[in-house]
Amino acid sequence: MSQRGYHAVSMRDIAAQAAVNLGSVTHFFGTKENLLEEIYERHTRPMNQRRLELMTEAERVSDRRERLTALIRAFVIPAFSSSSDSVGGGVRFTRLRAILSMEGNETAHAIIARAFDQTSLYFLKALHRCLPEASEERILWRSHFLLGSLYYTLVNGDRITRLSQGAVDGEHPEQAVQELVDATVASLLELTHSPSLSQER
Amino acid sequence: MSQRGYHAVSMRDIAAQAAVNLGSVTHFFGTKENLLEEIYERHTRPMNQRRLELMTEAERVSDRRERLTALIRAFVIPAFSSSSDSVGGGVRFTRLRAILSMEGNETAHAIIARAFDQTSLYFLKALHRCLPEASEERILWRSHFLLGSLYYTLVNGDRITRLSQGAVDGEHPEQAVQELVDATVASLLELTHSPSLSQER
DNA sequence: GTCTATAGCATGATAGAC
DNA sequence: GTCTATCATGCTATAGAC
Repeated sequence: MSQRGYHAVSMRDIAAQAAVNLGSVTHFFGTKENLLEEIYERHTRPMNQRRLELMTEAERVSDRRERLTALIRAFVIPAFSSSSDSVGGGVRFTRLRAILSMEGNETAHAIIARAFDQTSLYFLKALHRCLPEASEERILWRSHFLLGSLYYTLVNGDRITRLSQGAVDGEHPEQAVQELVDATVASLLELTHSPSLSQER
Repeated sequence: MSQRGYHAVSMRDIAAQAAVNLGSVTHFFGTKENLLEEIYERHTRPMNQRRLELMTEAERVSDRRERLTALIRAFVIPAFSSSSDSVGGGVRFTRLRAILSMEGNETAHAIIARAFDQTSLYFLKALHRCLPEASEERILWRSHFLLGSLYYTLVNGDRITRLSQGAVDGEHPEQAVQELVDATVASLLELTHSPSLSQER
């Protein structure tokens, strides 16, 4: 399911993948929506906790640019961590979230709004503490773009490889994180530069 | 289909929406994949053409920052245009592309690679002409993030509204375009600033 | 608790009347 | 060319043996 989303994957697929019978899956989880909810519950808590830990660490950094970088890394790293899935998110879970966010799944949307907005709001506040000159609205937009870029890259990294004719590996996690963080730091820092010029609206 | 993707929408749904019989749909388009291909063919050409027109116009701008802004607008505007769907893309078609890019649909991926890479490559070249100091790889990453942000915002604009507690309307197209363009200009321009500092890798 | 079997339904696609 | 009717298949979910 983490590869192809909710609608594209059947309970039979899941049962086969788990080398177990179809009846067992539905017996254990009840409905398919319930299974999805279970997956979310299992990953959401450690993921958000890891993000909060890293953000708290980051806020102790004194240099502003470095603090901003650390904050953004705190948001991105747990989504990309590939080690044990239970220890804070993991690529596969994030990819699932990416697909679900586009599929417009009702259950997923409800869970996302309930569970992730807390962490997102904390992230926004921390960014604003780091960039007090910038308006909260513009920070919101740019951190929103971070999430969109993260999701898109996680699912469509091959596009980078293709368009660079193989010169860049878009599926290489470390490089993706680095580019994502660099670009976001740049875009957020710009909010503090010459506001009279860049906010000509 | 432009609202919920490929898997979530049945041929029956499509037939009902078109106030026509199911048999007619399959008779006319053949398979469901063929219908998807037809939709793509119908929208891709005018969309890409409009982008190229706007990019050509943009390249005549003398001031670099303004030229960069115009280039990015040339890429973004046709994707957001809501007027007549046939005249260059349109929100609904872009939303469909966004969902399909995440669903990992085989047909869609093939068509995207075939039809859109040309325009994307032209866009990349134009950006590089505008920012000759920046490496093509980094321009590629940041324009890739632009596309991810665009897709995500188009489908999940409500997240902006929610996280701002209603202060910002994430579904307002003009504002979304403006923020998207501003953020991308900032992130791309940064590639030309103090390369010794920002490319410490 | 994990299996088989199957109910009950929705799907994509086809055949054939008109 | 657009309808009705239907086929074959895949789906979620349940019932019941063991």
